[in-house]
Amino acid sequence: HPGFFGAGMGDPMASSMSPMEEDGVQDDPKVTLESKELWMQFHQLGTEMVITKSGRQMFPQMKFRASGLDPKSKYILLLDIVAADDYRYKFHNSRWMIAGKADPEMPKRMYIHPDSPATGEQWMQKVVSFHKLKLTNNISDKHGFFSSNLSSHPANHSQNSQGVSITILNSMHKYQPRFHLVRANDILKLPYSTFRTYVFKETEFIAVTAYQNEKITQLKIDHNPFAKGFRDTGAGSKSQKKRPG
Amino acid sequence: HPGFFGAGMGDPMASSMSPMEEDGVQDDPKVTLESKELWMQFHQLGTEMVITKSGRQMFPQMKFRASGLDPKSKYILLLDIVAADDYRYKFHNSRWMIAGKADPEMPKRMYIHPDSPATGEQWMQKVVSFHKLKLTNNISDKHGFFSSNLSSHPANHSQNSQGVSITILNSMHKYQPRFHLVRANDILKLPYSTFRTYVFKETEFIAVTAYQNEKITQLKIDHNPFAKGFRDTGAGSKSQKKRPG
DNA sequence: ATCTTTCCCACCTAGGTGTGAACC
DNA sequence: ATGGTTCACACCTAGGTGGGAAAG
Repeated sequence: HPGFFGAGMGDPMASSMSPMEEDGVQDDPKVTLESKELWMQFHQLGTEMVITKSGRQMFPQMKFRASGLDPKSKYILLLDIVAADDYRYKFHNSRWMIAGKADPEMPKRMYIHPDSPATGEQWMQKVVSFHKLKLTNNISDKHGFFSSNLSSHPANHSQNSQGVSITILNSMHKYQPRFHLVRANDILKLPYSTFRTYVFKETEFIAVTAYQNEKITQLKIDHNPFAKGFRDTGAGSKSQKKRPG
Repeated sequence: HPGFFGAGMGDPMASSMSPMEEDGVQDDPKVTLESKELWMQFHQLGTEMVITKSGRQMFPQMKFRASGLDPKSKYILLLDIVAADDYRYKFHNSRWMIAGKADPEMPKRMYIHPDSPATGEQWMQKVVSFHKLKLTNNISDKHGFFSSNLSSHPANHSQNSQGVSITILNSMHKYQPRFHLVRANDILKLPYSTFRTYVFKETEFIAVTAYQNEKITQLKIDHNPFAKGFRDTGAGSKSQKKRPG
C-alpha cells in the first residue's frame, strides 16, 4: 500500500507538481494540522478510533489550516483514509501486536469538503474541518461517494451539503488519513486535476469496535466534550456520578 | 411591489420562459408545497413568523417537491422573501389592521439551496427544504448573500454548506416567500439564466417580534416539535407543566 | 397608558460519548 | 475459554420553542 511514508508533515508528496501549473497561476500551499499537541498525545499511546454500525465520528477531529493558496483561484479540498500497512492487529499484554495478514479492504472513498469548490481566500480564512465524516464497519452502507482512485465519473455520485458521509474500515487494522488539495473550478474536472496530498503521521490510528487501551479511553474522556459525563474531576461537581466504587 | 399575485400556485410566473430553451433541453417543472394543509390552517388565521435578533427559523417550514425536471440537467434552487404590499400593520381588536405606509425594506437576498447545483434527478428524489433560513430584524447582520436583483456578482458573496443564512425583515410588515428554479451548471452563470418563480399564497405571513394572535401561537405549539413543552394534552403526560391555572 | 422589543428561561428535539452486559 | 461485536442506556453538547418579566 504505502507511498505516503516519508512525506514530510505538511509538505506535499513528491508526486505532486511544482507550484508553476499549466494555467500559469502560482501558489505554494502550506497545510497544518489543528490540535497537533492533542494528536501527538494520542499518537504516543497508539491512537484508536471506534467504528460502529451506524457510523462514528473521529476524535480528535480532522481539522486543518491552509495558507499560501492563490486567493482568487478555486480549490477543492478532500480527505480520505487508506490502509497504513498489510497487517491485522490484536491488543495483547497492553501492547498492539501483529496478528496476521490484513483482511481485504473495501473500496475507499474520497470525502469532498462540503464547502468545495471555494476560493483560496475563503479556505484560508477559516479552519477546514472534516469532523462530519463517520467511520463504520458496516459493509452494507449506502452513503457511497466516488472512489479514491477516481476511476469512476464523479457525476455518478453525490454527497449532500450537510457533509454526511461514511467510510468503511476493518476493525483491528491500521489506517492513515490523507488530506488533498486540488486547484479546480469544477468538481467535474477533479479526475483530471493535479492533487497535492498531505499526510500527518500523528493522525494514524487503529480501528476498533471497543477501546483496547484504557489510556486512550481516558484521553478521549478528558478532551471530548461529548464524553464529559464520564469525567471524574472538575466539570461534573454536582454528584459523584454512577461510576462504581 | 407585487407581480407575484395572480401567479397560479405551483405554476411558473408568466415572466418565465417556455419549456424550450436555447440549449435545446426540454423540461416542464411542477413544484408543490409540502404540508399544504398545515400552511392553509395558518393562512386562514393570518400567519405570523417571529423574528429575533439572532435569527429565527420559520414554522411551518419551507419545503417543496419538484417534478418534471430534466433528469440529467443541473438545476439551482433558491428561495427569497419579498414585501407583500406597501403597508405596515397592527393587531387591534383581534384583527390585523393597516397602520400606515411601509417602512423602507432592507435589500433582499437570495437563499441558494445548499445542495445546488444538482441534477434534476437528484432534486426530484427528495423533498427540498429551506428550513435553515432564518429571519431577523437585526440590521447589522453579517450573514449576507447576493441580492435578489442579482445586480452584484455572486462571487463576491458566499454561503457555507451548512446552509446557515439570515434574511432581514421589518416587524409588523407582510411578506411573501418565493421559490425559484434555474437550469444552470454553474452558480457563476446564475445572473444570466432564466428563472422560473413559484409563489404559494398560503405561505404569506406577517413578521412579528412577539405573537399577536393567540390562535397562531396555539397552532405553532400544537405542530412544532420544539414547542412540545408548551402542550397541555397528550405528549407531556408526566406532569401538569408550569402553566398557571 | 399602550404597544413593541429584548432578554433569560424551562422545556423540548437531535445527536455525539463511553459503559457494561449480552451476544457470537 | 477467549476475544471481538452489538445494543440499550445515562449523560452530555448544541440548538430550536414560546413564556413572561423587563425595558424601550
